[in-house]
Amino acid sequence: MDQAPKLVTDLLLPERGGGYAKGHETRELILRTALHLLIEEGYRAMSMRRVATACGMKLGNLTYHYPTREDLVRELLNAVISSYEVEFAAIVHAPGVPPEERLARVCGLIIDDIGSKKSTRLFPELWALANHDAFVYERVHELYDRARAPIVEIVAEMRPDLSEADRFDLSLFISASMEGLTVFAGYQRPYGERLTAVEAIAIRSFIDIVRSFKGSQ
Amino acid sequence: MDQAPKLVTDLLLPERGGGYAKGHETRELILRTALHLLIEEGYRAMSMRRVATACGMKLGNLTYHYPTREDLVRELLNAVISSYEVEFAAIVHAPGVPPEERLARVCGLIIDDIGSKKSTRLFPELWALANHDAFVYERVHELYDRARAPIVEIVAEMRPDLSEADRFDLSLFISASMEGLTVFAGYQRPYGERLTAVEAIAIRSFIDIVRSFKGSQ
DNA sequence: TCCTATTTAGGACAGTTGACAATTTTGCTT
DNA sequence: AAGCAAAATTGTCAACTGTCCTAAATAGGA
Repeated sequence: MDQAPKLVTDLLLPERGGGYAKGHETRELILRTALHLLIEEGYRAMSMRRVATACGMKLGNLTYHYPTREDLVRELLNAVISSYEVEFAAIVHAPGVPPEERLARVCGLIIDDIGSKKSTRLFPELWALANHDAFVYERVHELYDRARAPIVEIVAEMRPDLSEADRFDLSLFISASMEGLTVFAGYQRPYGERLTAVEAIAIRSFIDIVRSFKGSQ
Repeated sequence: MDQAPKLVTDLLLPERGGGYAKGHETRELILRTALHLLIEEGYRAMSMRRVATACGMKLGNLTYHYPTREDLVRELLNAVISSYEVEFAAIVHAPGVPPEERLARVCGLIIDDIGSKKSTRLFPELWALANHDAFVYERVHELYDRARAPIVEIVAEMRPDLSEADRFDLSLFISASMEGLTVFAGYQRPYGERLTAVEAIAIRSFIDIVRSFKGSQ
């Protein structure tokens, strides 16, 4: 009752040949519970024991499926990020729609997602983790590269006259601008109720700068 | 050798009447060491024992100055944030300079700071902490409110015709845009070398949107 | 000088953590 | 129904955490 409609499937976990169906269900429960704990109480609370207890299972069983905490974190990250990637892959195509409109739609989707509890809570945790964990760093920025790809494409369509570097910098600015809203206007952030208004400003601003930007040469 | 010129004094700790100068020095050493640990190895590494060891002192001495870990965290946050606030307070005034130029200068300073190792590493940690710690949340957003104040002022000067809400939303977009760069173009982030180029795009974009924005009515 | 702040040197406490091993129970297939 | 692999249980391990404590030594400032 406190959440906008889900934009992204929460988890997408890999098939693992050979096991029972029960095992797959258990692993899904584990990752879902771990994610819930991460979002609700932060990374520290996502200990092996708390995850196991919250799952209603014994610690030994958790370490049976995920022998180390690092395994759990890696699999969780893979599952979370895969679900985002599936989402972004679906956005790209909308034939016949002018690029400005497509840019507005893509940005609208991303900003709406930023306003969700899951994204508002999850990504700052990931940014902090990425500071000191190479695997998280790599995986997170891989995700952002994919999320930025549609923007790069649209910018290229709008400004074929620009160099690739200029187009990339524009896209980088656009995606960074949106992510920055997480901290201020995300779910239950101090100016969360301004998100819609700021979204309009952002999209207008993005279209303007792409249209009017004079190349760096 | 890997750091841009320091933009902000690292720490600003409160005077404590009655004590010796030695005690003050020790507390400064403690907070400085704790901050270093936080930046270099993250929040988990900032344990009482590790801070004490890194300071070359005994645990008992650390708990003498900061009885609980919460005390240490609070004082550290206060000291770090105070130093930023002092910095921002100095930026505001530049009489005779047109508002566009002042906006460009303020944003330039903020974005330069975002490119520093300290800010790139520290703020994502704080954002994550703020997710589940009311004190950190309050203190961090208090800082951002102060950092945004000069922007709000300049926007008001440029667009006195707009409503206060519109001006605030514009300022919010501007500050959020800049903070978002932390993740992508901060120190040792994947596109850190693009920060200067993106800074130019950002500033141009900010001036454009403030100039051209049509009120929400 | 004398009082107080600071520091060292220990230790102890209860609690948590990740990891592992031995064991039992369960579920699927033949 | 049997048998084997998967799944789950139980118990233990060393290491770490924050907090608290005492006793003694040292140093600063009035």
